[in-house]
Amino acid sequence: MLDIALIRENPEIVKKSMRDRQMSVENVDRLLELDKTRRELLGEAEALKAKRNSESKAIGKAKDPAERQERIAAMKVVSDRIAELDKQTKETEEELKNIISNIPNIPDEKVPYGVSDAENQVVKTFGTEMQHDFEDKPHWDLGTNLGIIDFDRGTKLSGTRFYVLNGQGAQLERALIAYMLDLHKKQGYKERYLPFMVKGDILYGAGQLPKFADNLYHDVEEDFWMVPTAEVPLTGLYMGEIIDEAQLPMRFTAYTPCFRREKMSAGRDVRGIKRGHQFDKVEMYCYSLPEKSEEEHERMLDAACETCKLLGLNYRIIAQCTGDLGFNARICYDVEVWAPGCKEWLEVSSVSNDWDFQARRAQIRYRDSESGKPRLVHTLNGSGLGLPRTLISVMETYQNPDGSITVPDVLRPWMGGIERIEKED
RNA sequence: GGAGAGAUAGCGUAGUCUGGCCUAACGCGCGCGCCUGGAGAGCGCGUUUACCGCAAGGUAACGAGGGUUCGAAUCCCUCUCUCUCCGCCA
Repeated sequence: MLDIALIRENPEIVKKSMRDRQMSVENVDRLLELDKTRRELLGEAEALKAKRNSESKAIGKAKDPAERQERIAAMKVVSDRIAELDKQTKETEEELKNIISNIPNIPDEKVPYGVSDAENQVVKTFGTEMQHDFEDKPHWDLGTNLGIIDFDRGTKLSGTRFYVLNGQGAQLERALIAYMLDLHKKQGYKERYLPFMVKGDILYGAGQLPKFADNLYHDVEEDFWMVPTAEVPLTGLYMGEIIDEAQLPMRFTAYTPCFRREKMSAGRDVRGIKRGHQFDKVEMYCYSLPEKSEEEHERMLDAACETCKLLGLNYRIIAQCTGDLGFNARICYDVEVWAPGCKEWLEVSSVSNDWDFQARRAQIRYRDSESGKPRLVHTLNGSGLGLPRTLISVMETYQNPDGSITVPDVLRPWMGGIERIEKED
C-alpha cells in the first residue's frame, strides 16, 4: 500500500507509475476526492465529539434533574449527528481502502520501461544455452523412462497438472530442498517451518488479498487459505509489530509447498512439471532498515544465484520491466536457469524489494533509535529457488546419453552418496 | 465436540458486580537525572499508537465487530483467540 499523503501530494507520480505498468489511472482521482471528503467529515465529527465529551462530563456532575433532562435532550441531537457523520466516514474509508489496496507499488527509477515480459532485460548471463553432443531429452521423457516421474498416477489422484515423484526422483526433490535450506542458512538466513494455511488478514497484509483472491485456494468452512508462497507467512510473522532496531536485518528462509489455482490456458506449459497447482519452493525473506534495503536486495539476488552456480546450472539474471513488475515490488530481478531438453530458460526465482509498500499494509515497523519513533521497515523476498524448474534443469543438464542422470556433487550428501540416477527395478 | 475461566499498555496485574471523578491505578522492565571513587540500593522525572490540524489542540483505540446510552474498560449480542477439565484423534 502506498502512503495516502504521497498520493495526495504527488498524484502525477502515482499515475505515471500506473501507466508504466499498463494500468488504468482513473481511480486515482476518485481516491483524492474520497481523501478530501474523509478529512472534512472527520473535522466536523471530531469537533462535535469534543463537545459531547465535555458536555457529558458536565451532565454527570449536574444536580438539578430538570437541567439534566434539558442538557441530555440537547446532546441527543448532537449524538445523532455524530452517528450520521461516523456512518459517512466509514463508507468513505471503505471505498478509499478498496481503491488504495489496489494501487501497485511505484517502480524504482532503475526499472526499465516495457509493456510486457517480452521487454524484460537480460542483465547478465552465466553459462550458455548449452546442448549435449547427443540428442537432449526433455525431463518428461527422462523422468518417465527412469520411472521417477509418474504423470498418470498424479492425474488419477488430483487431476491435470499433478504428478507423483518416485524413488530417487522424490529423493532428489528432498535433496534439493535440504541443500537450499542449508545453503541459505550459511548465507545468514534463519530457517523457519511455517503453517501452510493462513488466515485471510495475513494474506491481506502480504498484499495477496483482495486483488489475487481468484488465484488462491480457500477453505470456506474454516476460512483458511492455502499459501501461494512462503512469502505470505513470512510477512505475517511480524505483522502489526514494532521491531527493535538492533534486530534488523532479520533474514529468514523457509520451505513450503505453494498452492496456486493458475487458471491456465490450455496448451501452454502443459507438458512436464513446469507449472502446477502445487509446487515446492524454498523462500528467502528479509526485514531491513530502509537505508539498507538496496544492499539486502543485492545480497539476496547473490544468494539465489549462488544456488544455481553451486548446482552447476547455466543461469541468467533478468530485470523485470515496468509492465511485468509484480504488484508489491518496487524493483525485481528474475533468475532463470537453462533447460537443454525443453530448450528454454526457466524462471526459478524472483527477487523483489518491496520497499515500505508491503510493510505499510502489514504494519511492520521498527523503533528508530535516533527519533525513538516507529518507522516502516523495508521488506524483500526472493525464491531460493522454485523446486520443479530447478529439478527440470538439473535433470536435463545432467542427463547422460543412456538416459541416466548424474547427481550434482553438492546434492550427493542428501542422496545417500549415489552418483547417478538409473532406471529402478 | 462438551463444560468452565480468561483477553486491559513491553510484561504482570487493578478496575467490570454498582456506567460519569478511567486513557485508565499499581508492580516489574526500560530511559533520563540526583546520589556514588565506581556500581548497587534509594530518590525524582519520564515511558502506547494511529488519525485530523500550520499550530494550539482535538479525536479514536481496554481481544474484534455490532448494540443500548447524553455518556461504555464497565451493560447487551455475535465472533476470534488463550488456559483448565472431559471426550475424540495422528
